[in-house]
Amino acid sequence: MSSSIRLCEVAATVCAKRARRKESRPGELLSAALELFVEKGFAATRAEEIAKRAGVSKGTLFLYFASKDELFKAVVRENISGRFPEWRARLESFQGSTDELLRVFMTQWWEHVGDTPVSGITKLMTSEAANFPELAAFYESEVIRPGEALIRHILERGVERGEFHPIDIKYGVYTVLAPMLFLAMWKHSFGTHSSGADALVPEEYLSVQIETILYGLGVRTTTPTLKEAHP
Amino acid sequence: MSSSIRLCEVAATVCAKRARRKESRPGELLSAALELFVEKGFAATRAEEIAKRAGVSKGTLFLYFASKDELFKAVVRENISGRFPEWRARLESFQGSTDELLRVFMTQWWEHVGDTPVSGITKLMTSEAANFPELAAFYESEVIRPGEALIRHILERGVERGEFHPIDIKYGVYTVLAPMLFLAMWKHSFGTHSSGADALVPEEYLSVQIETILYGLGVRTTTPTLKEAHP
DNA sequence: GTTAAATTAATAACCAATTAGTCATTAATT
DNA sequence: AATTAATGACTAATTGGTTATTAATTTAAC
Repeated sequence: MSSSIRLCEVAATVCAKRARRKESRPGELLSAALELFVEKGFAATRAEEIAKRAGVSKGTLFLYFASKDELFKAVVRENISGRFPEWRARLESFQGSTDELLRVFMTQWWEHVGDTPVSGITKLMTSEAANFPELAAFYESEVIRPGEALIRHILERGVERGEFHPIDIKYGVYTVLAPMLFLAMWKHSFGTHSSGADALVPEEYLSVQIETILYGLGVRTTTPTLKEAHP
Repeated sequence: MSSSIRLCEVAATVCAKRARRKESRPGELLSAALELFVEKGFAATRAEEIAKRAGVSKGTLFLYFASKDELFKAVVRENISGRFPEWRARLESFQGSTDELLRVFMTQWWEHVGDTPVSGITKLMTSEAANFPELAAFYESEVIRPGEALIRHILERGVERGEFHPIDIKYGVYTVLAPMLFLAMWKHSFGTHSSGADALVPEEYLSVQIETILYGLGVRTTTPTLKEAHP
């Protein structure tokens, strides 16, 4: 390092190397942890590296979070679980047709989750669930089940209002979930480097999937060819 | 261990602990490696554990495979790449309609890959691609591209024969690939423990997906509701 | 306003455990 | 006796978590 002088809380304020900033540390550690967990996965991310990126020593990290596991849970709560109440509220107050609701839901998921680092958590957890059973159980109850409930809510709304066929909700949920999970996985694995003419464009892929699902649900407002669902 | 006596090549033959069996070692190591890579992933699998499961010492493992990377590549060649020629041949000699070909393809994939430990390789590689770029490149050229070519072949056949709409092949490929990859991922992550009434039944999920895809492709022989595609 | 004592945020050296890969030695087999 | 398959002790590097020590702040005293 060329200099040990850093900018601190207030822009242009110079801080000592051992500045005491109890308030801002947790947030900075959480950000650094999200970044690194997404880049390298849970097991492969070193506690010391998270600390370094947050500008503190490893000891300080364990001062604010009891263990690597607890740090991860905090990242999930901060970025996913904690936002479910708002998402659910927005869903329940939606006024339009249910096919439009499904479009909005999946598009918004892409904009606010899929296309942000947060989708890395989805990928990471799916990847490492088998190696970290306790974290997997936590994630299943705090994220997967509430998430499935959101999708189920949409499908039931559509069926109740006579907009969708009276489908088997269970497979309906997976049919909606699968393209989203696939996209998150793909983006953070092989999607990273491949970027030719044959590379997958998420927005287009998603839009094709949405219209295909809706067509299968009995909604006949658009043509669901695999070519171009949106004109 | 209660005894150091083991059964060897010929059933009921008792072997010395340091038996020399140059011919059968590679195959046994490959089997053990497949099992463990699938159980725990690439990074988390210890070379010594593979050796132990194959009934040899760690030194012996590195006698037959230059490194953990090479061992993994050998596992992929043995179980996937090496089988592509046969799969492609079967595909090209298929005589029936193309919608039936797609059904056969996806069903056979489930029976011979998805529902076997081999799907664990698919999951593992998607999970760890970012951490092992060289292995990812290997897998991409030896598995992903040939696999996509197989799917493309089917779709082009359907379009050429006038059985499918003249779709955008690129998204057609992903639309077929996504449900298969999702199933492999799910099965080896959260699908492992969840087993209630709401658990995903792969065969049913896949059959719903197949009919939905075909419906989107313009095939009108079955009703593509999400409920029950097969009677 | 100044200074000294008390408090606590932050650090870095340390520990115990782990592991890919090596190599001198051992023992089947020829 | 010569060959070579198999071994296991060893190395060098790594890492989650701990703790004694250091230094920034706060409080209290004057």
